[in-house]
Amino acid sequence: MGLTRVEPVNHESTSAIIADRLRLAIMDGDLAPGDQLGEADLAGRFEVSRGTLREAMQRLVEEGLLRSERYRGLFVCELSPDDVQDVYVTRNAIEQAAARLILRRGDRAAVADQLDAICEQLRAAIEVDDQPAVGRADAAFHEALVTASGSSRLSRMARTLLIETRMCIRELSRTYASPADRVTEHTAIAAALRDGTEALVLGLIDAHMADAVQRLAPDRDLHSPFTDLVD
Amino acid sequence: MGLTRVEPVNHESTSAIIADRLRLAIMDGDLAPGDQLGEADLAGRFEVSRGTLREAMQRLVEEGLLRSERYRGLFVCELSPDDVQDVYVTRNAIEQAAARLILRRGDRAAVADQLDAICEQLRAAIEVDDQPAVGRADAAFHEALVTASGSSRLSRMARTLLIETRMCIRELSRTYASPADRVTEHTAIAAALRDGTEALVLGLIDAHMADAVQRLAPDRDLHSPFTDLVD
DNA sequence: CATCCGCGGATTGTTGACAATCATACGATC
DNA sequence: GATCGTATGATTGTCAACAATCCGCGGATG
Repeated sequence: MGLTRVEPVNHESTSAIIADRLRLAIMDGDLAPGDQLGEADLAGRFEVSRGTLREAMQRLVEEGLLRSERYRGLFVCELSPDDVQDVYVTRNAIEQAAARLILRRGDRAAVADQLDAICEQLRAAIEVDDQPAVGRADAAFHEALVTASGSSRLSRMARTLLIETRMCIRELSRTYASPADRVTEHTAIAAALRDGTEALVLGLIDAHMADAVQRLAPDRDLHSPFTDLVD
Repeated sequence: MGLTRVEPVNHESTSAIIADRLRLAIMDGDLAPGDQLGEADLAGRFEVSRGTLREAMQRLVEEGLLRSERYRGLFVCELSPDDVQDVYVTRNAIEQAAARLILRRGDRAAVADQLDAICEQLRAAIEVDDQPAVGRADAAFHEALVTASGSSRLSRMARTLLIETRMCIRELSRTYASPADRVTEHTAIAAALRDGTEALVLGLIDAHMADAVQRLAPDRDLHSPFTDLVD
């Protein structure tokens, strides 16, 4: 039989699809931190039953994007300054690990090419001041980096963390003081992945994350204790 | 009002409880890789409705412990050699990050004391050759390490990874050639956390993970490419 | 006026029934 | 004898109704 590609057709479950939509809504800010997710309303919008919707929502609870209060409802998690710090500490761990994998077992040039292309999209979006596109390009860069590592577990974790990142940025509506820095920080990482030392790559990623914490939670930094500020 | 502790009583959702039970069952091998989770049967055992059980199962799907085939059922994920490698690569990233946090912002002595206590339990379990207790102590060590970092995100990720670790070990039923090594590897990490350099701590964790991959998937190592072995 | 009590509406949690699909066994056909 | 088509039972996916709980409001009470 001359079938070019014979793979099992894996029809995604409905709850998985709804979960994806919900993630998107949270990432885009259509569902803001603190918002309640009314079951009847949402089920109506998605045209599924409440049962199916609840299955999808439980996935996001597990992921840490939603919080559940019994008999009261499900809410989009709010991110404290501690959470902001934690998100970036964790991203630092995940993306450094991904970078190490690429350096040791990946096609560095191919990855760098791909990341450079995304940097170009990022530059273009900044040039016309299209903030949503800027955010998407930024997220795409980091997602591509982790995906290129080939680790499904790192990728899955990174997906959640990137959503939380967008939530932080949106809630605090703080962005780079000089947008040009945003491009150079990313191109530097891409360049180092192409032909830099491991120490350089890891240092640039660390600095990138530290920068973000500095912008989003100025009273702490990436490596400071969680909370010993007096209230 | 003289209430000593007034905290919101947060009744855990039923699906969260069932999800925990399922995780335990997978970790203990009561649900083995490849096993199908019949809904009617399980719902009966837990004395909940199928709907509630399905919500719990969707959580584990999100976590990557279960795999779903539409109209066919949910199955415990099987771990390929690539997965074994990926689990340990990811654990390496998570636990190294946790260790760095402890070194930079934690009470090193307190953490080391706690880990030493677990090492003692580990030693005792090995002495009487109680394999389940050995496994529990091993998992407890790494869970305590990550918990001590204070990062809720690292902790959540580690929980899943430790379950997958037990699955690997059980499925391959391979353990340490010399059980004594198992204790010394852990005590060495605890000691380094007490008063060693960061490089030493990270190196020991890396070696610990590399050792595990060596035992469980001898044809690869922690830093080798995923798969360029011919079939 | 502040507090407590209880009622009604609204929302969530749970359940059992129904529809869609799959797996298996059996017989027909070449 | 192997393959195809079909009927049958079992399992999953979906839904709508019922029970349990929460929230807000009005009224009673001190």
